[in-house]
Amino acid sequence: MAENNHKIRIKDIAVLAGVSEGTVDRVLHNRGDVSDKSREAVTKVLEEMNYSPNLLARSLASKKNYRFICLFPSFQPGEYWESVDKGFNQAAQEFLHHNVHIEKKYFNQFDSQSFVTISESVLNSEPDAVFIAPIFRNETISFINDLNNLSIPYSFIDSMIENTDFNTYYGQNSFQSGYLAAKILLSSLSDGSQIVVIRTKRKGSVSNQTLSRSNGFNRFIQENHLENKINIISAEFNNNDEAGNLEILKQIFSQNHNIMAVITFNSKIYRLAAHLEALQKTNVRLIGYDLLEENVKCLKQGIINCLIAQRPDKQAYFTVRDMCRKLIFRQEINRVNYMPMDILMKENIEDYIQFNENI
Amino acid sequence: MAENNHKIRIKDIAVLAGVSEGTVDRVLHNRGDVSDKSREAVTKVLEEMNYSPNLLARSLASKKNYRFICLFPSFQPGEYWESVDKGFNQAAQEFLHHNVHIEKKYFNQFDSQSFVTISESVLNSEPDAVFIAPIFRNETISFINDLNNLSIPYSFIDSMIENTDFNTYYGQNSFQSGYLAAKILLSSLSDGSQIVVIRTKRKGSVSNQTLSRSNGFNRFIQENHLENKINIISAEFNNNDEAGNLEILKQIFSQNHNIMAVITFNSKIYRLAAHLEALQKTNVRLIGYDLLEENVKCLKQGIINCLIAQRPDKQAYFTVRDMCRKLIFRQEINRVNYMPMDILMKENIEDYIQFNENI
DNA sequence: ATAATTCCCGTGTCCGCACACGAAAATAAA
DNA sequence: TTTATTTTCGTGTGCGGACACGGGAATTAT
Repeated sequence: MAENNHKIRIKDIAVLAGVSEGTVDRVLHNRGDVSDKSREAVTKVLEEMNYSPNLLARSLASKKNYRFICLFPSFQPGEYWESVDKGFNQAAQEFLHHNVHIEKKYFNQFDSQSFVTISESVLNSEPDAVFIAPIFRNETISFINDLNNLSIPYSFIDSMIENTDFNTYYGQNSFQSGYLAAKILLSSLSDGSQIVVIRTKRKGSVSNQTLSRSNGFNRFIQENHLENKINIISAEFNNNDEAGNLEILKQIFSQNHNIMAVITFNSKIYRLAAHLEALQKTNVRLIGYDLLEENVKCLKQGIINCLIAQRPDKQAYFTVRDMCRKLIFRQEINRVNYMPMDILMKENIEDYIQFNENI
Repeated sequence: MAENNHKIRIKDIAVLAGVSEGTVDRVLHNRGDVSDKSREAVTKVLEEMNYSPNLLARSLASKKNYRFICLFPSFQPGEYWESVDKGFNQAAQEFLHHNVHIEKKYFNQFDSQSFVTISESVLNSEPDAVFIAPIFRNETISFINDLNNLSIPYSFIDSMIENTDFNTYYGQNSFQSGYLAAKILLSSLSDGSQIVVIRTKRKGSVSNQTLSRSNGFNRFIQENHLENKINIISAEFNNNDEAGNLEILKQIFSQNHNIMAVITFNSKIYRLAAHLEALQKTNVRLIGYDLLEENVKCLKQGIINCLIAQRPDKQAYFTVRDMCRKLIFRQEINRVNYMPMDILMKENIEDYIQFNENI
């Protein structure tokens, strides 16, 4: 491990291989106009010396500029996508000196047309790479077809579309995160408990994310043969009618008397928390996803017992970093990257958040 | 947020302030040989332009070299400190092009004299900074006194000594991590359960880390008035006599018949796991600390139920990074940094590890 | 054989900054 | 005033590499 690569420069390689610096340069950048003989000689020396170029110097000298466009849902303060936004900002700052310029474009996650419109404008501006949150499957597929035609690389964030030629994917293994939620919730409940599972109707398509989580949750129950020991009560919420939702919950609690836990698979568990408080059912176990500000607040208060997080800011950051690694630094990268499922409770949320803010 | 700092160069600042580039340089590096008038003019322009130097170019041009020495316990493969070592290696690679050279010095964590010997040799080599795992309190205090006299900055890793002039501290809040373990363990146990708490005699001093964890564990029990609901069985292991330890456990299990969980506060829970397997008591809940390879193996097998981790590699990495920020980049840093307490179970260990390896 | 292409590769400039060197200006000592 | 000393400041060179440029050799077309 004790290499001293940093001492070897292009100049030295050129001497050792018996060619000019320009030739070494061409080989390093895999350009065509090098004779096979020269290329071979240089490659050999390169390997013998274990040469690694100084990436700082490289970016400094390069006149090439990169424009990356991020395409993801707009958001209100405190919502999930705000963290993603933050991660992109961080990356923007860090890679600025490598001549990378990051532009963010927001679409309305409840309106596929907004995605189409914006994606077209992205195409016209001919960026060097695009990062996409593929909320709308069909529209995204159409978009990446266009990107392919223009040879513009792209990456997925948050969720992915299989069998496409994406550069990287960063996101949570949704199925597994549902499975995990079940494990956490059910291993601390006694037989005969009742559990309320809430699903929320979303205008337009159903979110794949929440669906997968739900499937994972159910799988755990199957695998552990809990169907007869635990009673699942399913209910459906309406995204825009909190009063109605409260009423639904009220009904459920009046008709069932051994409800020990409530769970929902989207990120807005704090709404449920508020309702349970209104109904004075705060001793019910509550588990949810993602560190929205409101969620964290409830977690600290003890109303929510557990949150499962997925480091959305890192997803964004690494997406950018990996595209730089590919386009600029020509390094190997992992295509599919599942994020850790962080389990946060009242007792470990504080250090977690503080650490994240300091990075 | 739409600054275009990167376009402004020293040259421009010089013109705007009506001084030479050299003068701007002197102001930027806070050197003495600048007249008050010039300094003021440059500072003003600097602020107006919101100038930020190109750190890449700075490191490239700088002839200054930095030697950082890391002083921490030697280790066998798979042990805790291996991760720390890995983090230092990663930092070494990343900051190599900033002219930072990292040397690692290992001492015997069971022999304070080895620490003294090595720390003296460190002093003689006059490094630019030192990172210390302060296993031996008194010896470390003596050492940092010498460092102070030589104006060599130092940082703590893993644990810290209060009221000293360290640059940063990265480590876990041990007390809280014990508290957390109690929460996880006890909230899923029914009244009347018995719990075995193992302490391991260490040659020489008691580890502060494990002591704090134990205190945190007990605090949880107090605060939740569980003294009468849960029965704690304390036992002491011997670090080098696994056969004897097994015997101790055997005794305990033969004398108590409602043992639901076993816990220990050092990182070697896998030993316990092995013993429990030998005793065919695998349905006992088992919770431990740190992602030693053996621990992870048991976690995946389901013998260990939960591990609490603290990202030791990041501790090392950030320790180096922050020293660079201070000495080279002249940036602000946080002094005390508690690591997140990551809760790992069979269901989320896989993604966690894979993600970490890819960073 | 001559012109037109294509392929190969050496040179020079620049990127943004640090730092050594020494000149010039200011001040102090003689 | 002259000389010695200190303070202030401008210039030049180099860090390691990217890329444009263009001259010459090799290949192909005419």
